[in-house]
Amino acid sequence: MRKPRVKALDVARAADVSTATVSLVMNGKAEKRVPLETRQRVLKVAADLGYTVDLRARGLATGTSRLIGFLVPNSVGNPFFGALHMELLRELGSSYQVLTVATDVGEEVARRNIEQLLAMGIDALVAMSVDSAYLRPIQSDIPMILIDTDRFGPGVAALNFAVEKGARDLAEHLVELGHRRIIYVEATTRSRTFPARRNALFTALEEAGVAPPAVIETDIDMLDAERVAQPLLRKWSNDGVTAIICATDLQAYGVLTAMKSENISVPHEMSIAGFDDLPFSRVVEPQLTSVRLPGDALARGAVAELRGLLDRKSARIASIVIDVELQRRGSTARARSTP
Amino acid sequence: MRKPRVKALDVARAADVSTATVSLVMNGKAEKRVPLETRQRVLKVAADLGYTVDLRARGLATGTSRLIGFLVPNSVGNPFFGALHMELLRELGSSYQVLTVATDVGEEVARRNIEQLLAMGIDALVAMSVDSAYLRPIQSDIPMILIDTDRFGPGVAALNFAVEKGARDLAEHLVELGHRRIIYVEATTRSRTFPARRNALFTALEEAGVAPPAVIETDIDMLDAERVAQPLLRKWSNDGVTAIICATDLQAYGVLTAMKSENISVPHEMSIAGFDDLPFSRVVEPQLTSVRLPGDALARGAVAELRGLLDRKSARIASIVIDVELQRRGSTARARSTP
DNA sequence: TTGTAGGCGTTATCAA
DNA sequence: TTGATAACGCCTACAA
Repeated sequence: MRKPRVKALDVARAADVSTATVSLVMNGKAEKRVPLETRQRVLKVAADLGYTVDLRARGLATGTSRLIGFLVPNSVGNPFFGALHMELLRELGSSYQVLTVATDVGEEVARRNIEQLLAMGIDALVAMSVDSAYLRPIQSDIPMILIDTDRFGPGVAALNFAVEKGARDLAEHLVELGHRRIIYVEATTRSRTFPARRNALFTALEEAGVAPPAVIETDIDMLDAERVAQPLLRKWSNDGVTAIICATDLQAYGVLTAMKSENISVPHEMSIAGFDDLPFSRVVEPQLTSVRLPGDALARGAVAELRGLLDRKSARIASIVIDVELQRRGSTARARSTP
Repeated sequence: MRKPRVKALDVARAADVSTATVSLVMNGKAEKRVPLETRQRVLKVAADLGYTVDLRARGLATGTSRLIGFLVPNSVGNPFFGALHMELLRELGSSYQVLTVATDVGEEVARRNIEQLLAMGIDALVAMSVDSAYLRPIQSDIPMILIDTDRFGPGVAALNFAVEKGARDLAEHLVELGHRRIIYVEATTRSRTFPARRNALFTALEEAGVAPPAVIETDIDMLDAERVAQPLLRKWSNDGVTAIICATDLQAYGVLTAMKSENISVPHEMSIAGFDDLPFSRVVEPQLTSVRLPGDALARGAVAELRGLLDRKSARIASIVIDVELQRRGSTARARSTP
């Protein structure tokens, strides 16, 4: 029972011109071709009738869609997703629309979702934390912006935080403070950044002669981290563990909460540190030492890259690494002496 | 230089059938019409050629788009946006896609953005914290789900938190604790919920014989709230203010941080409370008294409503209010005696 | 059981 | 300067 949209033909009839003229006028391509008087008449009639161009039909006819596909993993807790999404929406504004698809990781689903995006005729694809294995086989040469994903091929831009550097800095920081027994709280989420964080950290520790940390895994979620860590903390402390490193700040907040309820004093009995440096890291007590990943820089970079690929359609070689910086705060201090 | 997509005609030729058959098979409508052997041949050829249906063309032909428009204000800091977005994406899965548009508030932009959405042929519209003045004139009878927006007309569902009740509970809580001089930290964001929170709160206070709080305004952002509140806190305390109520928890965290740097002890010198009850409210010290707004319930409700309107196209009368609950915690206590 | 052909709303190419 | 008309790729009566 849907009201029939008013279409170009309706306007054409009412204005006593052809649809071709309507099209010209509506697209501002009538400057030197249609006399002012006619143009104004068409515009007036269009406004009166409430005519707007059907974007699907236009897309079909022009082969372009003014649509950007935005592919994100179906996992909560990525603190940069929001910032990037907003930046995309804000920056592209009314020139492009953003079609977001959250995909489950997994051969089947990921492939289907990507195909749907392509079938909508997207002009470019922005993908975040999606395994490049799913992206690589794409049979389309639209521009792609990859975030937290390995770059491949031309026409593809990749942006990543320099988490390896951050991890090394963090390792050195803790080693300097005398920490030798460390626990690593890994994230269950599968995305490029977490192995990168961990490997760089472990390598740096190893080079400093520190044994690789024991690893536990939790969701990127305060409550889950709290739940998982709580029953282990006392034992760790007794075993001489003096520091906990979390893959994300969110997990660190959870562990911190657990430490309080276990009466483990931070940083005296144990130090704790994280990655991301969310705003809350300056609010929790003690303030959290964390590797700052500047999300706004990432978002701006991604959008700039997208714009570049969209405008000049040339393939650019772009693999952008965004610098990070360790924020040393009260949650890390000299290790207590242990047996 | 875009590769030409393979289309139904290509498949038809390669499989030695007509495009009609291809269409039937690809849409699973060939069960009883096309013999198994032919069906399998078509599917195989389609797979080999990498054929996928062009969604724009299908949309044009069928008058449907399998696209849900998602309209949100261009302001950061809405803690429920993410949850709702994810719930939409997850729940609708591959049956619908979500087209998100962040709109600036303001006649012009809002109208254009909405028109773009409609011009894409969306099958339904989900709008969050958008002024109903922009929605009301929409010349389309697609289903609409309104969140934090006034309901109007049939075919429209509205979901709101019972913030008024929460505000009353909070007011009573503070009055019982003896607070008489209160500051209200309002949010700059224009959306239905904030006047609702404030009005209900002020009304309840007034009924209890408490003078209306003085009001300051900040962005929904920790740092901004901290920055704005900091220089005022000492004076407030001297003036006998014993409690601060914030429109959102995020602002409360900022104010709390400022209180610490001003050496104002919470809750002894001043109490503080917020709305939302984000997870962090149990992490900050002292834990924050807050009106819990269950975002997941909102999201699930919205999606359920959407499903309902999408399936049976009948207009439903739906104005759903989601219950809220005051969480009393350590940040509020009996008011100190003041001159 | 399968194919033909008209239509969805635009744009773009030619003629006029 | 304007108007027919053929794409664009698909779906779906209606025929065969």
